[in-house]
Amino acid sequence: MKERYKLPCNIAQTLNIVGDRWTLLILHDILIGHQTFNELKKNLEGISANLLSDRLKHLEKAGLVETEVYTKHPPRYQYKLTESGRDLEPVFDALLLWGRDHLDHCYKKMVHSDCQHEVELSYYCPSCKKTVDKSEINTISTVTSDLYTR
Amino acid sequence: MKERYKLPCNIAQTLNIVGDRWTLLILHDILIGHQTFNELKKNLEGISANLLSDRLKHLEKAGLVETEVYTKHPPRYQYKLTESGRDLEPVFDALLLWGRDHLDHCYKKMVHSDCQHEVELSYYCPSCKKTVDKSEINTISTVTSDLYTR
DNA sequence: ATACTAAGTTTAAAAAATCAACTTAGTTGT
DNA sequence: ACAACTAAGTTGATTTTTTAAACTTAGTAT
Repeated sequence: MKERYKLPCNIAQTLNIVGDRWTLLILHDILIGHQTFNELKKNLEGISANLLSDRLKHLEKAGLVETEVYTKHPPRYQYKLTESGRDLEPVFDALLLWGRDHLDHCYKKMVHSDCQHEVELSYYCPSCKKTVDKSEINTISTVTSDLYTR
Repeated sequence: MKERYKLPCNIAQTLNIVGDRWTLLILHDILIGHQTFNELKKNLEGISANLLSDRLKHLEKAGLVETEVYTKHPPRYQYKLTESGRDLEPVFDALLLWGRDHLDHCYKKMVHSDCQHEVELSYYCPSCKKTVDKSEINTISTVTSDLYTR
């Protein structure tokens, strides 16, 4: 896959890696435990084999997925997320929670196991060791020379 | 746009609304203040006019974007996010932070304005009024009849 | 009256995704 | 030993999306 978006923007560049059709769903399905090719194909109803194959190769190259032999004879592989793949979890959760709040039909929700109340996403400052409100956060450019960096 | 993914999954259904190419970038660009058609077109380098037009129509139908007249004579409109559009902010932030941690070149970061340290995403239980670790969260199906709901 | 701008639309071409059939290597049942 | 089966893809044709470039329309500025 070539670089689709050329924007100097974390979001655009991240979407160059995980923004293609089916890609996030494949990663999420691996995360929740579907690990072989046919298991993924079966669970991602509607995906075609060649697309799944292409995506897995691309994601392996990009370092988000790795393959592991789980039986020799016959040689069989399973797909697993690398650490950077697993680090997409907040992305999945943010999408899941948006769906919980705004879809006509919600399939899943996330609750605090202690009290069974629904949780939200928030921001945390590891230095101050506390939750901070979005209004206390500055989103700043790391590129000093470029005023238009996003 | 027809429903692309048929999976009973919040993430898939959310991506049916915002997962098309350019869509999240358009929403993000509106969020950060680019509001007219040409402003969006200029800032989303590489997008074609017809695609931007199609996406804006679709997002308006889906209730994430609304238009507002800002001058009559000549009639000029600006695009704004609705509340459900603004609620995508955690999605943008999760993507931004993944990029901060994993892209070769990071353009942006988020810092706590008090201490200038980088913030992270975390989970918050509004009932217990505290941050909860992911390990204390259950992701549960809201569809009692379907064991395979995601 | 002519040029310019905003906000698109139209059409053709290129790229990506879907669909269905085929391949290959190993395994199991008879 | 041979046929049927399974996992994990690959190949090629068709359809859908996206891109690219030119065109439109209404109002403004010179």
